[in-house]
Amino acid sequence: MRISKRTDYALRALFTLVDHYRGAPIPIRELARRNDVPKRFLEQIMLDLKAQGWVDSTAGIRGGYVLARSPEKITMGEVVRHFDGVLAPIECVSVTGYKRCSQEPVCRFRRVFLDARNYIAGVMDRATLAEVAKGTPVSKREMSVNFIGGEGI
Amino acid sequence: MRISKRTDYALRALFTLVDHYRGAPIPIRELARRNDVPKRFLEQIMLDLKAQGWVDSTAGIRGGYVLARSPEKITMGEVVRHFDGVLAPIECVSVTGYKRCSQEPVCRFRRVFLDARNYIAGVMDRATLAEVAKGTPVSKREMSVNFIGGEGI
DNA sequence: CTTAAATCCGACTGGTTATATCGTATTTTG
DNA sequence: CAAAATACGATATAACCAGTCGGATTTAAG
Repeated sequence: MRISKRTDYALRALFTLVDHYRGAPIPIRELARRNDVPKRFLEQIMLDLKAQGWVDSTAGIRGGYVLARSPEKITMGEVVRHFDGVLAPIECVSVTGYKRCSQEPVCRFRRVFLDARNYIAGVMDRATLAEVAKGTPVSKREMSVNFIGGEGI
Repeated sequence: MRISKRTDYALRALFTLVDHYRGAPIPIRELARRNDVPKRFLEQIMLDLKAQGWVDSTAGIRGGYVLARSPEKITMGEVVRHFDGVLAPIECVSVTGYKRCSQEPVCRFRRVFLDARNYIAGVMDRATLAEVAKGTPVSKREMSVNFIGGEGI
């Protein structure tokens, strides 16, 4: 039920790059510092993002990373799916990670997970880096509002 | 982003018990067979469910497990949260597993995960065993409908 | 042409979690 | 007393996660 640190860190770095889209390359050192991510770990992640074609790099002094595509062309869904494999809470309602379950013909709770999956997929696949970057951070006030009624999560 | 097998197996067993609510106890052997779950593993899980007060057991021959509470009084949210700790996709939007993140004041993608969390929590906490048990399995037809448009998950 | 600073690449580690399995003790009913 | 169930604790093991490290290569500036 949780995304990996890799995904978290990848998103942090990507949004920094969005803010500097078409600017000079930003070195890992800087990406790590600004986003509070271990530098050597981020190194791995950036390499991965590059292999996916989401970022480009230039080596050497004055080098660093830039976004390779327009921020409208990358979604959070793609990023999460790449690092964590699937978005679905359970394999039997996943497309990319579908695995048949012997109980499918009789399982009733599967419907609930399918509902969750569909919502998550919708939200994540509509969330382009461009759109999300335009938004504002969640305020403390908003958080308390959300959590009152306190189902807890 | 995924629930554990424990949760999956626990739910399978619970729904079987719902179907036999107020009937004779059902032994693990039978619960395991019907739900296609490893018996020795299910043993552990049932013990855990008992400790939570969701099921009761009677030992000895003719023994087994029964639901301890009315199926309206147990939600899928409770079960998932118990076994997997949290429902939230990331700690910074979790109540039960909240951990402050240094980027909160500036993070923009947090809002997306908060949205997902709120939906998941809503769905899961409204899903009582009684309600869900009344429903029907997801048909193949429904699945294809859902997956056309094919964001994949 | 040297050097500083960056990316690139692959290996490695240490810890945790997921998914069980096993042996045996205890309880209950016929 | 025997059969069949739960109860309990230990063990296994494989995968995965988060992070570190050493060193090779590339580039720009002086």
